[in-house]
Amino acid sequence: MPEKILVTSALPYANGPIHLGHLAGAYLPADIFVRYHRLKGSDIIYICGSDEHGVPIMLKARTENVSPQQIVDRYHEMNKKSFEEFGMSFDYYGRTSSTVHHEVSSDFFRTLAEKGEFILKTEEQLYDPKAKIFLADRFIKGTCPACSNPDAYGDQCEKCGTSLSPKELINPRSAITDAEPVAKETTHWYLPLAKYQKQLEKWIDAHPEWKSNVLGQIQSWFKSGLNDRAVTRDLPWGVSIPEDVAKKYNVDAEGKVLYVWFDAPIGYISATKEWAQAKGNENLWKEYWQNKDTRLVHFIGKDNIVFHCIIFPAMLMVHGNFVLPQNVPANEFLNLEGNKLSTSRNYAVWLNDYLQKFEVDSLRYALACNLPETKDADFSWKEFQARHNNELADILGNFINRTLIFAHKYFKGKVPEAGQTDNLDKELIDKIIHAPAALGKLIDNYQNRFYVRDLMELARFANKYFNDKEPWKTRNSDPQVCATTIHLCLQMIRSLSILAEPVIPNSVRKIWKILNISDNPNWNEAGQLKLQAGQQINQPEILFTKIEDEAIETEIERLKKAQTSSTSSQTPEAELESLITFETFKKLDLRVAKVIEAEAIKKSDKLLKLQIEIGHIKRQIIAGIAQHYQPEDLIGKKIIVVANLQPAVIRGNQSEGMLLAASNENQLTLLTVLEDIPTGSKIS
RNA sequence: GGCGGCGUAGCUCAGUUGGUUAGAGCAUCGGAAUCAUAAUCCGAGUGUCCGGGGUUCGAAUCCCUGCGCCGCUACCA
Repeated sequence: MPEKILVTSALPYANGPIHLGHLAGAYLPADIFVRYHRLKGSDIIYICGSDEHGVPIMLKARTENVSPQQIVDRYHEMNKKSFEEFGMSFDYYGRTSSTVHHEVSSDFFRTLAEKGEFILKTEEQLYDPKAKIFLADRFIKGTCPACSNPDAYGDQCEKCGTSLSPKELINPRSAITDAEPVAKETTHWYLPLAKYQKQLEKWIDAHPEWKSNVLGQIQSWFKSGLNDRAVTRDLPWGVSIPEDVAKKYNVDAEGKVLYVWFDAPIGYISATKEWAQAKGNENLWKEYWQNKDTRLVHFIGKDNIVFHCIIFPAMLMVHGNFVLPQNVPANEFLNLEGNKLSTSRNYAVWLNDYLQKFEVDSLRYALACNLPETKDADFSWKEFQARHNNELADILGNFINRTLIFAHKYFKGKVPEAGQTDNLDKELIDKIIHAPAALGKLIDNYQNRFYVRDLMELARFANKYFNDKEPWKTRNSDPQVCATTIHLCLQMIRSLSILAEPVIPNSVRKIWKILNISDNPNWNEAGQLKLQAGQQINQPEILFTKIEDEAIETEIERLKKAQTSSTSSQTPEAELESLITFETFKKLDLRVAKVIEAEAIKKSDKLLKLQIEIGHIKRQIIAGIAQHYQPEDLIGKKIIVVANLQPAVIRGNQSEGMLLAASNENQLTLLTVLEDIPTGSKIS
């Protein structure tokens, strides 16, 4: 019996569409792996689905004035469809709002509770008396103590990036009702992870073959020691805490749900269960999840490592009835044209948008060539175009085309009979024989870039073979040699088409139709010469038409615009402050000053300590500009300061004044004077 | 600040346990060929392997340190 393989890709969060970063991280690598194993005849299933709970979805629902269910319905359908078009071969694509998932995850919680694995903690949390719910950090709004943004969230100020706790906010208010939150006691279940650290370490130690970026992250967490983690939240959207469990703990379950990180990975299990139901075999899921020998593989992005390598495995261990992952080949991040992706700034290539403009296989191939397998990688449209034109079209496509055209022109569209083989023929045959094992090993080791590289190398060799054999000459001089050449080229096309299925499944099916071969081939048989002489071949079609510069330029322009317009359109506040009198303005003593010394303040990422000169006066000021200016670059610079600001002590440093700078979300630039003027000069 | 990953050709990236002259693709230049989507094939040049120390007969590779990028995490009026 073949080993059972259970593959999952991270459940995409259903509050937005899928972009290239997602595909490169968790989806394409998994799909290549799965398609390969299906061709091998492995007993494999591939499970995914939408992650539909949590605060961001609630917030989005609120800003659009619709229900959370409407939000997740929208993105679940959108992403499911995009994935299908992209050729993601999930056996099942579930969703965590399903009833099965609610049952499975609350059962999971119940089992852990009955085993006494949770601890309870009662703490004060902020509560919205008007909406009668507890408020997650993100649901508290207030004035940011750092930058005075009146709409900072309780976990972070989105304007200045400062991370906050709700208590730090000035004039806190509920994001839902604007009511002033009150502190109220609430009880939550915690998973004491420290208890399982030893067990987890032992398990991880048994997997030295995991990727180094993954192991590094895990070790980092182990080193600092695992903490108790709350598994429940006060939130009206999610999987409710089972009342029977709450009762045993003497806690009111009302308004409490499983924390999204707890229920989301269980989604893998519940989706598998739904898959089994759909297959008409209720218990089939157990053969994977509850079989000690199942090879469970989670494909994720690097942001998810801690959940899939520590927290979820801990949950599975504690539960006791499930297999642990055999590998978690997390990928790093994909950048775009040299910049970080940003969904909020719309700096991304959205899958649904791509699908309307280009071929699926082009993207699959281009991404596969440059997956962030060992470090962050960069996607550029120019490279995408080059991969498509130079490799898919010119090397692979053209080899197929020249062979098929030749066969039609001179062999009546039939596979010619092979005669005696010479050394070069033998070399080609040898490559065909050895390719499946070699390429398969790479996929099995999660080295997809090597796989596609070597695959294209094979097509390169095929072209060289064609060139060196010169069938257009032997056609007259030695027809038998010519027949052998074309015979072997056709065999090569067949092998290539099978070996390329994991990465370019659509194009490959076109080839199978042209060759009149089975659409259910076997990976290992790609190493055999199975085309029969005399077999009729259909008319070829161009598999990959070139992508013109214009199409690419449009996309590049779009991104450039997204990048610049987002900085200018989003940040400058439309609403200006209320009017002041000239007298008020005159109270500000603005001066030109010169930076004499500048140094970073230790243990701070943002602050610089500056010694400045205002005329003959020397002052020290603290400025939160370290992320935008190097201290040494400031020395000698003329800046503008508020000279009569009340002094303050910031992290133990006296600050006597404040420099002026213009800033928005991601930019900051110092104010200065256009022409040189002595320091101390007044600004009015 | 702590921890982890990374830094190699103009660009995108390989370099397995230290071992000849550090590689591939693209781009550039030259040539061959004309079956084919002006496609293919052959040849050529290019490097402070981020900087600085150290271990070693020998370092891109191991150790220390500095710098830079990315992520997690902490601190932060």
